[in-house]
Amino acid sequence: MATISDVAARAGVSRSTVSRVFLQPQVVAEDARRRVLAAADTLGYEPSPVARSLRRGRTGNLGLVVPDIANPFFPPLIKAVQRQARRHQMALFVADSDEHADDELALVRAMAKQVDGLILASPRVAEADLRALIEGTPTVVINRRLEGIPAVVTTPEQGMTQAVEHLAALGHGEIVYLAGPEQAYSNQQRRQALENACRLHGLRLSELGPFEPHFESGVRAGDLVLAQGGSAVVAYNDQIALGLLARLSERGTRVAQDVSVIGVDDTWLARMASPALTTVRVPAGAAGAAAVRLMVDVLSGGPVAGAAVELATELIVRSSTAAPPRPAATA
Amino acid sequence: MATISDVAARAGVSRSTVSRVFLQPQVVAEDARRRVLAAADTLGYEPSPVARSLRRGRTGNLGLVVPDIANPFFPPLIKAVQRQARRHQMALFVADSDEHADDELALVRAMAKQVDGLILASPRVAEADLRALIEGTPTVVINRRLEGIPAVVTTPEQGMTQAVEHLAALGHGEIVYLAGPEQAYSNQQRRQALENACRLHGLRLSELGPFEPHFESGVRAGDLVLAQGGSAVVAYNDQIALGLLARLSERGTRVAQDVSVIGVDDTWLARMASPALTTVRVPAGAAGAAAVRLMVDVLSGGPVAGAAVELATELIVRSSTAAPPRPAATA
DNA sequence: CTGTTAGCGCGTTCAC
DNA sequence: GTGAACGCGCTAACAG
Repeated sequence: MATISDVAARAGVSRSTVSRVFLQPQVVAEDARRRVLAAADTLGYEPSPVARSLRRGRTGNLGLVVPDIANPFFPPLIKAVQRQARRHQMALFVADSDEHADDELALVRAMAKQVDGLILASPRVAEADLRALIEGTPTVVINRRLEGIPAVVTTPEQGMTQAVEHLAALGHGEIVYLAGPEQAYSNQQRRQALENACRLHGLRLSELGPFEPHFESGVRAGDLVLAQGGSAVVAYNDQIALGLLARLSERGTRVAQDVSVIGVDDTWLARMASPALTTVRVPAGAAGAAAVRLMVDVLSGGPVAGAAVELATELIVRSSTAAPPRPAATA
Repeated sequence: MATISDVAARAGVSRSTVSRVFLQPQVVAEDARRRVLAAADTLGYEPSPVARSLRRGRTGNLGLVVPDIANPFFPPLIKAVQRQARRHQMALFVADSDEHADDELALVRAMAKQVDGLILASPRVAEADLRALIEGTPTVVINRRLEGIPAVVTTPEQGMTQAVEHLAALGHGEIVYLAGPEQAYSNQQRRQALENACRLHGLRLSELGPFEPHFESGVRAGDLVLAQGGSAVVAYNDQIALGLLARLSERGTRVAQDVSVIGVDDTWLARMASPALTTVRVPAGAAGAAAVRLMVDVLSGGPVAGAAVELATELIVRSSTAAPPRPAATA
C-alpha cells in the first residue's frame, strides 16, 4: 500500500500536488498530472479513506439499521438505499437489530461514530433513548414520526381505506385486525387507518394480537381467527397474513371463499402465495431512496429539520379475498 | 464531539493516560482512572474510531458481499456474520451485488480500503478479476473454492445423495435437475453431486436451465418440466423449487402425487410452502459464523492459507415428494 | 504508574 | 500552478 509521499517522490512533485490531482485535477498542469497518475498507477496507489476521513471530518459512509433483514419487506429497501448511496459516492453500513430495542441501541451507538449519517428503518427503540443517542449524528427515520427529526413515512390511509371499501363491497360486515408489535409505529398507524375507514363504512372492527411480524405468528393467529369466527382478516403485514393462509388451509378452511385475508407490504411473497395474497402495497424501495435524498440534504446543511416525506399506499387485489359465505346484513 | 485532549485537560492528566484508560484500564491508577472516566462522561467523549484506525492501521470493520439480500438463504448467513463479528468487536459492512459480477467487483473495490477483511459469499465474479482485486486484503470466501484462499464451503454430497436415495426408494427412475447460474460454484457442485449419486443408484438424470435463482425462474421452469414429463425434479435452490410448485399447481398438476419436487437450502420458505417442500438443508448460519472465525485467524496471522472448512448438508423430507404415478421399471 | 515525543496519511491554508 | 508547513485525533514507543 503505497502512500501519497511515494507517489510524490516518484512523480517528482510535492504531496500537495498529488492530492490535488485526485481532488481538483483541472487545477494541476497537464504534464504534472500525467506524471502523477502514471506514478500512482504503477505504485498501485489509492488515497486512504481513513486518513481522508480524519482530515475532512467526514467518512463518506452511511449507516442503515433495520429490524430484520429476513423480513422480505426490507431487502428492497436496503437495495434502494445502497444504490442511492453509491450514487452519492457513499458506502453503506447495514445492521440488523433482530426486532430487539436493546440491540438497536447498541448498533446505533457502534455505528454513530463511523458514519456521516444514520438511517433508521422502523426503529423499535423508545423515543427518549433514541433522541439521546442520535444527538450529534445526522439521522433520518423511516416509518416513524419523531418531532424535529427528518422522516420518510408511508401512509397506510389510502391502502387501508381501499381495503375496507373492497371488503365492504364484497359484503363483509366486520373485520379482524391481526396487530403487529406494540412498539412499532407502523402498527399504530395501520390500526388507526383501519379504524377510521371502518367507522366511515360502518364495519365492525375487532383485534387480535399483538403478534411478532413473522410467518409463525400468522400460523398461531389462524386458530384464534377460526375460534372467533371472522369472515375477513387484515394482518399487520404479509408474513403474518401468509402464516394465516397456511394455517387456514391446514385446518380445512378455504381462503377467500370462507375467510378473506388481506396483508400489508406487498412483498414478493404475496404474489407467490396460493391463493395469491390481496395486500396493501407499501413502497419500500421508494422510501429507502427518499431517505437517502433527505440525508443528503441534511448533510449539505439544507433547512430540512422536521421535514417529512409521505409516501402513499394502495390496495393490490389478488385472490385471497372474496364475498363472505353468508353476506352480512347492511348496517 | 470532545477530543482526547479535552478529557485529558479536564481530568488533569496527559492524553496518553486517557488513551490507556480506554485500552488497558488495569494499568492506570484507580483515582486517575476515575477522574478520566468522569471527565469523559460529562464531556460525552468517546474515542474516534477514525483516528484510531489511522493510527493502528486497522479499522475494526469487516466487509461482507452477498449476491442477493432478497434471497432468503442469505439473511440468516448475514445475521450470523454480524453476530460473530460483534463478538470480536468488529462492525460489519454488508453489500449486495444483485447477482451481477461487475457490481460485485465495484463493491469489493470500494470496501477493500475501509475494512480489515472481506468475506465474499457465493462470489460470481471471474477468478482472475477476483484474485487481482483482493490482493492486499485478507479475504475469506463462502461457497467457492479458490486455490490458496481460505474458504468455507457447504458440501452438497450428503444431501444430494440422500435426495437421490429418497427418490429411488419412492420408485422414481429419473430426475430432472433445474440448474442455477452457470458462474455459480454451488451450481457446478450440486450438479456434480447429483450426477454421482444418480450414477450410483442407477437413475437417469437430465437437466434444464440455467435459471436465475428466483421464484419467477421456477414458474417458467414449470412448463418446461411438464412438457418434458419428468416425475421427479431437483431444483438448484428453494426459490426455484417454490416457483415450480406454484406453476405446477396452477397447471393442475398435483405436487408429490404427480411430480415430486426437491429444493436446496432449506430457507424458511420451504416450511411455509404448500405442500411443504422437501429440501436439502444448507447450514447458512454456520457457514457465516465459520467464515468470521476463519477471518479472525487470518487477521491474527495464523497459518490458515488455503484452509477450507467443510459443512455437511442433509435432506429434510417434507410433503413435496411421493411415489411416482406409475413406478419406473427397475433399471 | 505516568508524561513526552513522534508520527499514522492525508487535505488544506498560505505564501511563492 | 506549486510547495512548505500544519494539524485532524489518536496510540505506541520511550523515558522517567
